[in-house]
Amino acid sequence: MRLPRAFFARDARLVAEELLGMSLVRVLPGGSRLRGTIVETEAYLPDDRASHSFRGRTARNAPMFMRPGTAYVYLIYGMHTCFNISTGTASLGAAVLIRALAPVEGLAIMQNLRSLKDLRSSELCRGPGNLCKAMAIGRELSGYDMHQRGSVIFVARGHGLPAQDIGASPRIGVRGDEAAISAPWRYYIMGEPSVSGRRQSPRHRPSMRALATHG
DNA sequence: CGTTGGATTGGCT
DNA sequence: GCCAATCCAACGC
Repeated sequence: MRLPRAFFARDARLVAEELLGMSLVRVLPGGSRLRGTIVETEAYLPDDRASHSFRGRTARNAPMFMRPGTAYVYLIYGMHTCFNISTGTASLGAAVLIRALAPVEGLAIMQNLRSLKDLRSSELCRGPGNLCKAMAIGRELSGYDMHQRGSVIFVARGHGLPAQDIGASPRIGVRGDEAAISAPWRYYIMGEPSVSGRRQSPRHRPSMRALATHG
């Protein structure tokens, strides 16, 4: 069932990690439901040079400063949108970016929303921009309180995850100072095919000959 | 008011 | 690996 607002009223890093395995639900205007398991997140904190909130509240990032559980959706590179959920105390300026989902419900609709091409299910919500497209999340939802009655987008409880299934790394695509770039505030479920990030270029296992030669 | 560059993606070399 | 696409908020003047 829907997570309580208190879940989001905590440190963004804790929220980001605990969101793994939870379920993001989107109710479309026609009533259709889309659902996916959250498999990759990133935390953005106050005093974090990679965060939109770093230079204070503006018209765009205002949802980051609203009560926990507020959606913050913004346009990136003029063509994609990213979906975040505000966390911590209101006015703090923190949020968790949802980077990828493992699709669970409404796959055919997601497929239509993504493109005419036939995508594998693990590709439907892989990456923050793709996820927004597949889940019909646009900027009109920025500032939306996910805990309001009849909310059309919310997070539902999932099953817990063994700690050894959770990976952490620096955040993807961030610029700024060394601290922001190296902070390991990206969390993901290890081995999940929907997790984003450039795939490692094909690497060949050492040949049997190499193993025999070099031990 | 003009400029700049981005929490990305997919296609091509 | 490299790079263009395409919009607009943020910021400087």
